[in-house]
Amino acid sequence: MPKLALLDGHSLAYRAFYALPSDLATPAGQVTNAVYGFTSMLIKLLGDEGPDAVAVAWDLRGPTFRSEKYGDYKAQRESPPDLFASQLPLIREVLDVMAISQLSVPGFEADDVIATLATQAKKEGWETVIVTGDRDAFQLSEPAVTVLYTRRGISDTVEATPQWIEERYGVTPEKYVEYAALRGDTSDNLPGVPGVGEKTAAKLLGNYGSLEGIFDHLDEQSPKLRENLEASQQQVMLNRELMRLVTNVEFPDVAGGKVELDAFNLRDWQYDEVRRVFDGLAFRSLWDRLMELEGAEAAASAGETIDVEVMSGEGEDLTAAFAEAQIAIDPVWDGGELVGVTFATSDSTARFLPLDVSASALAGRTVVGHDTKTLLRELAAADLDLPAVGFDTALAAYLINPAQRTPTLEELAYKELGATLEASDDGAAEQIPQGAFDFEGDGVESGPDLEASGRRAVATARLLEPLRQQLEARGGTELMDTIELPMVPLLAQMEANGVAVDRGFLEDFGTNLRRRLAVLEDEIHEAAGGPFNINSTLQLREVLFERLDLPILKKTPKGVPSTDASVLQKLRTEHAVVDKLLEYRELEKLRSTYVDALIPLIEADGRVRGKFNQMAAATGRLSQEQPNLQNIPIRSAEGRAIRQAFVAEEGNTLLVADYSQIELRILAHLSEDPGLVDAFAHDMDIHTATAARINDVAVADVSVEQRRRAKMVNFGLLYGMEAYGLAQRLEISRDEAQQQIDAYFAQFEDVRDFMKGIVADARATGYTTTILGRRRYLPELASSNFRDRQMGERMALNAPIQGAAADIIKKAMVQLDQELRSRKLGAAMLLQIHDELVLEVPDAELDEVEELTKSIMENVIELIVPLKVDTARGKTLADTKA
DNA sequence: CCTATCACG
DNA sequence: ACGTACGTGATAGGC
Repeated sequence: MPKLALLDGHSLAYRAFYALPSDLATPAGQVTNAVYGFTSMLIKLLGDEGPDAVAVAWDLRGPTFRSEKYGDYKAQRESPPDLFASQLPLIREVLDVMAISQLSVPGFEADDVIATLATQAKKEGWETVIVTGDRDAFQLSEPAVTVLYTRRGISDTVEATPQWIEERYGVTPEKYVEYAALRGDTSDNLPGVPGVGEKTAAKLLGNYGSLEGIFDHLDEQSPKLRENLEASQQQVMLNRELMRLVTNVEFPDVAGGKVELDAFNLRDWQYDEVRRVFDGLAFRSLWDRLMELEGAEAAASAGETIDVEVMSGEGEDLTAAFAEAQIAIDPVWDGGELVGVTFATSDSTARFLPLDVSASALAGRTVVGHDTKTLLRELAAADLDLPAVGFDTALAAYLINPAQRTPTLEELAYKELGATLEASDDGAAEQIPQGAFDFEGDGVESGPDLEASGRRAVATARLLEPLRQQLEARGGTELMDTIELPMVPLLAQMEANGVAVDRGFLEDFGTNLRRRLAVLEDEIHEAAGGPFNINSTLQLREVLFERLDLPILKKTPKGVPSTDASVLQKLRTEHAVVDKLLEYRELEKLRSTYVDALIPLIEADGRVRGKFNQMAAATGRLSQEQPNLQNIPIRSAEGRAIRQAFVAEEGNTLLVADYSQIELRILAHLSEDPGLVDAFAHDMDIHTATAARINDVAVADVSVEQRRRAKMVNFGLLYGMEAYGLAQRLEISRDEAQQQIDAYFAQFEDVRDFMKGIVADARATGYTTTILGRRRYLPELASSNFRDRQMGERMALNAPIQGAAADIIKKAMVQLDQELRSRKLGAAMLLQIHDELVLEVPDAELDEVEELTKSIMENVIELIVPLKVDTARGKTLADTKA
């Protein structure tokens, strides 16, 4: 269904004008707060809603049918301040260059134009979004017509769905006009019934259905109300007439008076035109947002280009050229294969070296690049010596703001340098002999775009200083130099290492799963009274809640009944099919994700090689993909069996070393709470110790249930839990959950104070910081939306703890890597699973490596509580549980 | 491409 | 009145 967005120009501009400070101005002194706010909202709308067509409706000066009928209509309104009026032409200019249609019809208001178009759109099968700060539009709300109402300012919008309107005002959208007629509207100078406010208006309409109904039953009202209603009857009827939006406005400029909605379709606009207007308004950040919306490709066609000359460095003595300590590089790929590296040797020249030559040029050197791990992984796979990484522009952008999607080099170049990586169309490019390098060895002039690579290398070199400065300003230099950069070659090596997989085991396991799944499937179909796709939540929902009539215990965010495991767990006693469903789900997950998806990823040498993402998690953690081996099942016995498939190669053993309760230990360190610190100092079971304290019993007397609850409280703490959440998870009442939390904080007062402090600090500074200086910015804390703000507070609680744990294990990995190398040990790190390392160790080295790993991990940082690491060995991952 | 679900720490 | 524990990635279904 195509989507149409309709904006009420004046209403939104006005909101923006009053919401934003009037010192927002161009260097020339033109105030731009309304233009800025309006444009910002427009860009947000384009991004959030992705409309196919957009139109902006404007009120016109002069009489409307409303002022003709009622001389006092909007009569009290003062003319808008000059500062506002002077910005309207600018808004129109912005819309013009963005090729967005603008409409106005003499005698009607923008609302009427919008109502007309929304009505037409509905008839023609469009979905419509109306954006306005005027509540009159609520009467248009229905399933296919969403009203985005800006409550305060410009960013705090609410989707005024029919349901929301009914909940908020107590009347349906159809009745909204009559409701408003009773209540009156001061901004339009339409008086309502004295003594009738929102509540009474809604109640009257609820009781009598319409204004006519109300005035037919005046005798049922109290004397006072009756008198007021009687006196206002004429006004109220007039109000209704004036407030009802016109849905059949004729457009005088259009033949037949009716517009084609397709005429509002978004069109390509001229980048340089838009850029000129945005620059004139000093809208740098809005331009960036617009570019982000349009994608990097679009960004590349604006701004300055980087001219570069690429030469072959082959046979040259490059010592002089490489005299700089760090060389900016860009890998050159051809059909997915690394064929060489381009080195930036000045601000406008680059040299290309084919792989065999560049490999030796890189060895022992320190390189600088954008996302250098990709290149290093390739070198590691070829068993070449890896260069050190002196700086990485992608990594820098991540540390500067870990919450953002990591920018591409194109985006960074544009943002930081105002430059694009597109070829310039004047001369320079032409001089470079494309395909001058003989890749095929047969003189065929074809191959990768070396000039493009040269531009990337040069752009990277130019980005160094600005990004270094930004990183330094945010206190991230040390974290970068001592942890993140040394991690790059290590992760590249780990990716190249991969993990050995027992394909035969997986295939047998899969066969077994399929057999059991087939049986379960038949049984489930039988119990359900017919076949259906069990993997379809839609179909399963129908079976469970309609055919079998089981109670609905929970709904998904979209409001439909949930069938997730927590629901099924509670429905087990209701119907025999539920147990089978639970088992089916478990086995099906194993089959699809951990057997069938994994087998094709096994490479010729029997290993799978996932990719670590160093720039994905906002907290500083690593993630892994294709495959993600950080979520191999372990909690259930059935799932844990999969771990037998991950094995050590002949003559080696897998070594697992995991931090015990690292996040709670970090909480103990940060809060300095004597209760927590003491428990860890004595190496107690932390959940039992917590339970003993909050229940005021001896450690030996803690019951299983008490420990279970204390464990949930301990974990919940790290996440900013509330009573509701704890109650859900423990399946106890909210009150009981609240008691647990109260009892905890009564015992661990410093934890409570720490948590309060961390949120207050984050609110004051806008970010959180880990022990090792990793920052996470939390704009959510300043949101005008309550829900977002609460989310921000929970993130503020969790980020310094989860982030510190991430810092600590990364630091340990770097140290361990160095030590393994300097001792020339053959042990190889394979996986990092947040608080755990997996190594593949030659049997002869096992004792030494186990000792070394444990010692480095435990001593990598000094906290006020000890860090504890448990280790285990096994021939398969399934055997490595101590 | 989004949603629901579920695997992990 | 609202929503409700942090951080990830993968699969399947369905528009």
